[in-house]
Amino acid sequence: MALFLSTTINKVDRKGRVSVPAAFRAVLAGQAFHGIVAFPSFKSPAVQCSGMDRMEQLAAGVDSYDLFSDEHDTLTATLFANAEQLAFDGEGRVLLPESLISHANLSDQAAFVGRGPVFEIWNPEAFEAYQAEAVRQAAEQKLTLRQAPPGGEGGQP
Amino acid sequence: MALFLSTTINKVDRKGRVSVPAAFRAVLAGQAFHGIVAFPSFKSPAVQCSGMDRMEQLAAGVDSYDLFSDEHDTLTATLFANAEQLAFDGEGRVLLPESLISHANLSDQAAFVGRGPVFEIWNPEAFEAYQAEAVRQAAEQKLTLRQAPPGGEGGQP
DNA sequence: TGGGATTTTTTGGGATATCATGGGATCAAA
DNA sequence: TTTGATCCCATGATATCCCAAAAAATCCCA
Repeated sequence: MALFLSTTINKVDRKGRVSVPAAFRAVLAGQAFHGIVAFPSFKSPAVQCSGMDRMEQLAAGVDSYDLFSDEHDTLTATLFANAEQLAFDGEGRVLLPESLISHANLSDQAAFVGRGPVFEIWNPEAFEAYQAEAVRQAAEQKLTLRQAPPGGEGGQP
Repeated sequence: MALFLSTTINKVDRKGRVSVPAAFRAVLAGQAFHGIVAFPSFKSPAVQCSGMDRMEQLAAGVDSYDLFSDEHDTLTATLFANAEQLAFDGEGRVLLPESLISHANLSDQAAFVGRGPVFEIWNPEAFEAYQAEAVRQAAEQKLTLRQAPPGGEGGQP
């Protein structure tokens, strides 16, 4: 298992803690750091998360981030500066810092959204709106979808 | 064997479990993840399914997009966010989550429909109607093809 | 070729484990 | 001391495991 999939909504308790879905924790299992790395998304009111390993990849510039080679430094600078390392408690919860809560507009519920190699934490209503628009676009861009998968015989609806 | 073929109808028990047809399970045998990946079809009231390997292929394709592109967002938001990883129990059953049940309008029976590299789960009646219409359209097209063709013997599948 | 016997599937449900959540107690820093 | 974070345990809810019967497909040998 290597991908973050599906969306689950969990409660933020009065201490500010949220359970990271067990399925997501399973993806992270086996990593040295028992927790997640979280930083404000550049494009959305959401918190972007992954394991420590991915952060290290970004640091090395392996990802498509290096397509932006001239901006690479700026990107990683803001990225690392705003990233938070959130450890799991005994029950697999993390404590969200104020900065991330306000960036994602979180109150008493948090949507954990799988996005493949990473996942995001959203305000549930905000994500619902965002996703509705994404689905609409996907339906429109059917052509692009068919081109995307390598080896995919177009079975993509 | 590598393709999902034929259609079988299985029962959804009161716990929400369904047996994945043994023939389909055989296609998936040998994969690292013992189960299926399922997500709502964009175009039909059906659940589209495949093995984890296929999802990873899609992920690889998506990764080739620039991380900040809108295509990337749309794809991950629709594909990964709605995908569910469903593990087999000891008897080869999966537990269908509420979101998929409602998308496909499933109640106490589920039709497993082979579609080559993927398969779909339908409400049996809905699928029957859909298929009747597909057959009708195919027949109609064949007719047009025979009438229209400059040179082609209508080898259009 | 037939039809009973055997093996694989599918289905059902009780027992068990896991997960999300809440809150008290403990600890550390200010 | 006061505040906030961490640890620890308790509790429903839910999913998973495990065993057993029903149903279906397959085999087999006369």
